[in-house]
Amino acid sequence: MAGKRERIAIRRIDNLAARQVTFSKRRRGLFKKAEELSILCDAEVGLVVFSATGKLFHFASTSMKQVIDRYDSHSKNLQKSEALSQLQSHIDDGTCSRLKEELAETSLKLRQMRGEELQRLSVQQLQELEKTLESGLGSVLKTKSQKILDEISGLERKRMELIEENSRLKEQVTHMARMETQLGVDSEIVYGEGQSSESVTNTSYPRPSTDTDDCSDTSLRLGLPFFSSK
Amino acid sequence: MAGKRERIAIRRIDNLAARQVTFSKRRRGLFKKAEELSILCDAEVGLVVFSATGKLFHFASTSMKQVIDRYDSHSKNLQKSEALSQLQSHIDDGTCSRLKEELAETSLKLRQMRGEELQRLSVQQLQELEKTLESGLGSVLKTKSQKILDEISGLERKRMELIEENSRLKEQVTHMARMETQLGVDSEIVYGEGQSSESVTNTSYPRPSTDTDDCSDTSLRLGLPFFSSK
DNA sequence: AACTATTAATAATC
DNA sequence: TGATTATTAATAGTT
Repeated sequence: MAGKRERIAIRRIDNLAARQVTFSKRRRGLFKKAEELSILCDAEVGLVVFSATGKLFHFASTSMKQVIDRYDSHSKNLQKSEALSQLQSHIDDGTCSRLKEELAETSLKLRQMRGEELQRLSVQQLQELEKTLESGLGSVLKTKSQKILDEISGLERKRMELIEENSRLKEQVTHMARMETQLGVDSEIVYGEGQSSESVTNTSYPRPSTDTDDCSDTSLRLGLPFFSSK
Repeated sequence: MAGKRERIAIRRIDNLAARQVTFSKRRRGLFKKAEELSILCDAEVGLVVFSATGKLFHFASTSMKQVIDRYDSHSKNLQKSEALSQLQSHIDDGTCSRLKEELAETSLKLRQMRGEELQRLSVQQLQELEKTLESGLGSVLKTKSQKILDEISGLERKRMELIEENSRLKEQVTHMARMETQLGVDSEIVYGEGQSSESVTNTSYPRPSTDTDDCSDTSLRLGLPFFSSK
């Protein structure tokens, strides 16, 4: 049997392996909740976590830069900033050109990631680029798989809910029909028994037409197998 | 009875009051979990939340400044641009704003190519990213292979040239030696017959030490097979 | 805000 | 690592 869980005290976990496992699990949970909060409540959230080994994990509902900027402007240490601005304004002519350089550099890197302008790179640099691309591709596949799985389980859940609701409705309809028969009421209202029954038993392709369709594009791109490597 | 709870969908809560209540509850939960993670797992955690009404909430296991600094220094390639952007956001006179936006956009794309910040992308977008990455990876592999082949054939060509040159030199030496013998010249000059001969026949590992060594790092990274797919 | 019926997270275990 | 499951913790809806 697994999972005879007991509550743990909130203090540093001494065992290294246990600490790392807990870190992975709780980190995932924390990031999930951070994202949920941002979506549910329309909040701007930024979360940065460094593991004990120094590895960085981060999430931002908008962008980390935006969150940090907004935080800075809120936390009112504008004194330093203003001083800095004044300093900067003297060399302001240079800032735009530096920005341009930065943009040029970044977009060159992006183009190279896309497979363009590779000729001037050394074999060594190409090798590094290859590694980066492979790792990026791995992350993308992982994320995509997770999203697809989430969509599937969401649909499955909705399906089950609809089945339950249909059962309830069917019972209700049957009950009401019986009442009428007993009372000898000759109603013009048609309860559509056949239709209802069909809805209940047809569990193959639930179409929750009343829902805002937020899972509309699940069907298209399931061609790739889920990643199996790290 | 209270609390007939049902699972809610993760999308913006429309009802304002409900959204605010949920924000309070979940925010508390999130901050609690952030603190627990930092304590249990010895992690450095920074969390910033802005409510929809603009109110700031924050938590840091050490200090927010420290977390942000560490974050900036960690996101290596972004370090420069983010720091720059941060500085410039204080001066914001609007002149470089278009440029800044562009840089932000470009570097986000770059980060996403590297497998970061994928959570907010749709499955469709992830699929496109995946295609781009695969195509980029293909180009990189192709270019790398070509470069390696070029290096190999370049070396082969140099080797052949050296062999030819050695042959010519050997003939010349032999010829001159014969001339001397015929003329009965008793020269003090030693033509090093043995040494020369050795150079000619040793074709296994040409070492063109006189050449500017532009192929110095060929030997290291031939581990990967050439791609076979498109 | 307080109260619970539920769901979600996760500690222990394999 | 991942999966499983017995528990505890979080929280949605209600009062």
